[in-house]
Amino acid sequence: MDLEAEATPRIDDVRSRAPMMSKGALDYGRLAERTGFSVKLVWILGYALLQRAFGDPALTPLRMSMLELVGCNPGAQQIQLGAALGLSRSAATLAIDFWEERGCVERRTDPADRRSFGIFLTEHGHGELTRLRERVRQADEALTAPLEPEEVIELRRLLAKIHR
Amino acid sequence: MDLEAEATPRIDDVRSRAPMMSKGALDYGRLAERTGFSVKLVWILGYALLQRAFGDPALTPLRMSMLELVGCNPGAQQIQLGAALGLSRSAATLAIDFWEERGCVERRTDPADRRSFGIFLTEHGHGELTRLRERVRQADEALTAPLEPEEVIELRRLLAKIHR
DNA sequence: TATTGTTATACTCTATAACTATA
DNA sequence: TATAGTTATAGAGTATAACAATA
Repeated sequence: MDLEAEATPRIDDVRSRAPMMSKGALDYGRLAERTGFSVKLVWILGYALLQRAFGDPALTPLRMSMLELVGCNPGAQQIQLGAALGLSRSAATLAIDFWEERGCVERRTDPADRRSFGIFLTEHGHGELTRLRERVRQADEALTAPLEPEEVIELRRLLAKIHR
Repeated sequence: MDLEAEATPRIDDVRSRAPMMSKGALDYGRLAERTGFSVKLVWILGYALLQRAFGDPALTPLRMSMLELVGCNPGAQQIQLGAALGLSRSAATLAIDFWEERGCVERRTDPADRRSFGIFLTEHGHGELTRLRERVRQADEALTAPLEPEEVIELRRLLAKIHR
């Protein structure tokens, strides 16, 4: 298994992770006409590119999203962080645990409300976030590499128009 | 829990399933600039719309995709069907089991190679596929409802340019 | 009583590997 | 030996519910 991070992941390296409708011997029928199916295929490729860029199977897109959120929202409660990613409280707990075990975030008790913590990046966490952000940027660039620059902008606009 | 299928699912019915970057109190940082993150959010909405359109939690997008594939490729082997959806052999077995238990597909032994089956839709399966295809179409329409018709075409073109 | 977070538990989905039967 | 399919098993990830501490 290749645990080394690729400096520049390429979409062709991960094509095997998602089926390709054009290459297969099978007829995809109505699936080929569904936006949702295409979205799923692109998501699979994006996930695979991110995993390869990180070079660590434990470093999932969800966990990276949590680290980014903590970095941009120092002192936020777990429940807020989880909600922003569509997670249950217990799932948020585990995501924070993951980064705490790695020394990237810390829970600071809030004197005003001792039921909850504020979550903060450690110094090490700041460094990791900076390093991983670059990997994420590379993976995202690889995902949209088949598109012209103005097409990337248009794709993002259209996706955002759906999820807002 | 609402197990009844919605005749016309709407995206606003499932917004709670995916976080909304514009509404939240939190800063999404670089996440907001990543195509992959937007793809994920749209996929969550698409999944939720499909589940709601089906009205049956067991009827996952993957299982529906398998039924569509069987319908469009009568006699295909399990291994081919699985590969077309990026599944392992065991996962393909379970997906076919699901539809066989519901009386929608049947395994017919291939006289030429008795190691494998051809998978076929039953008469009941044909009816189910026709019925469910309409639900899928409605859910997909709901997902792209925020877009103009020409924008839907452009979105599909851009996604297909990535996954081919 | 309600809320934040943790823990216990169960469930789903998946892949790997061992197995059966064919080739 | 290799291949199609099945089964057993383990792992990851999730949610729900019960719990402890605090409000």
